[in-house]
Amino acid sequence: MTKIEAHVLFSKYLSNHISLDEKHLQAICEFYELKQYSKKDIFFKQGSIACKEGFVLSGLWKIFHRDIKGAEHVLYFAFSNWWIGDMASFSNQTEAFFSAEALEKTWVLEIDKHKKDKLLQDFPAMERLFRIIIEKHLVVLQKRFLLTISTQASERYLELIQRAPGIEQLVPQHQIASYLGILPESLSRMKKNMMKGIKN
Amino acid sequence: MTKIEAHVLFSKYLSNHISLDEKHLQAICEFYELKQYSKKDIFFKQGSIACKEGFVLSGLWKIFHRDIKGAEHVLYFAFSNWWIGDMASFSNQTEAFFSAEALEKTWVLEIDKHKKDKLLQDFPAMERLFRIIIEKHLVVLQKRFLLTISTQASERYLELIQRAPGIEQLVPQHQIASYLGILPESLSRMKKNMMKGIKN
DNA sequence: CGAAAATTTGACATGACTCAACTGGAGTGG
DNA sequence: CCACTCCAGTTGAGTCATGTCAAATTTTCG
Repeated sequence: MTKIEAHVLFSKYLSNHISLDEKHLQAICEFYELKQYSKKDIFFKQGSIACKEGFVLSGLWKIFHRDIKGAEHVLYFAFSNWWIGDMASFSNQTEAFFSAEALEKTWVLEIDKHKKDKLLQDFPAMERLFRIIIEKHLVVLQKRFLLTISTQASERYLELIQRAPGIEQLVPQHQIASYLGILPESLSRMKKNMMKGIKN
Repeated sequence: MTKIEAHVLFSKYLSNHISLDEKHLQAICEFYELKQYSKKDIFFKQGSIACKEGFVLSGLWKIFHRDIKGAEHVLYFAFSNWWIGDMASFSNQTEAFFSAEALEKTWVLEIDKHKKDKLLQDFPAMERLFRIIIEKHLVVLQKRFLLTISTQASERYLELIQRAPGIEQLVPQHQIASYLGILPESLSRMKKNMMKGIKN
């Protein structure tokens, strides 16, 4: 992917949220650095300080937390047009609660803390953009949380494969289980039971 | 509560997040209207459009969603210095997914959509403030979500009463159960079991 | 006081976890 | 090309947490 292509994608995304003229778009893009990552690369790591945040152009990331017992819990999968970051860590330069790991080859536009501060300073309109983006993230998580406490895993599974078709081909099943908040064994059994229901 | 007292509390809160001079603080406060609500009053209602959002000065609210079966699911309790709002509904003037109901007499500084737009226009610095506030909300919810999918109800219960001591006196137990994502019967039994553990 | 709501309890069903064993495929090195 | 390992996925048996439904009890509040 070329820098030009990346900027086109990013500009398109930005324009969906706030109106900016071509010149501003270009200037904003310049704050971001285009980078490619390979499968298993880490973008930020739980326990360290997240010094950058990124916008996914292509590929796929998982954002997860590892608990005391060593179990992984997937907060979300970041497809293209989503952000990868640990906000608390990035904003306050504190220890990250989450890690981000690439699940396949992926292109990212990234920015470090220092440049982001500069970006917000130079383009106050970006404050508005990020407010809107974070609002969107929060709304999505609120609904996901509600779904999680109000339904059982099978419903959440159906919701997921409907909302993100093809995810089963991209993400190993044990990570989907983690996203759903259950164990791999449980997901395996659940799928078998659902099959039984369909056949009859 | 007088308008002056309310503005002092709100100004204190604002100053914790961004630096503003006395004059600006005063101007911002003027956008908000001080109102008192009684127990069971509704601030916004699921299915309607949330035309306002509020900052809680005193008292307590619950923000909840009622599912298709009629069961209530508490998203969060809003104590003083928290916000009550359905962001998706307020920002995009769409149907609210949540309702907000007062659990006791409460004072609120509230603002309607039109005034909020004006506020952000007149004081672009507020964009930054709201970005920071929403970030905080999101971080809190991310951790709560993680806790919910990674632990059982008894751990979440202990976490809650430790983080919000006295909540048991303020909120009926079945609503605490709803917040924890379990049924009232389960919480009742759980507490009994925990007592057994402590006695021996 | 009396009605309504909240809480507790009982008996039972079920979803999800635990631990262990097994299967099957994807590499890897001889 | 085979033997080997590693990892994901499946399966089984048993347990535990939580849900379900119904009834009894306590508390709240008009």
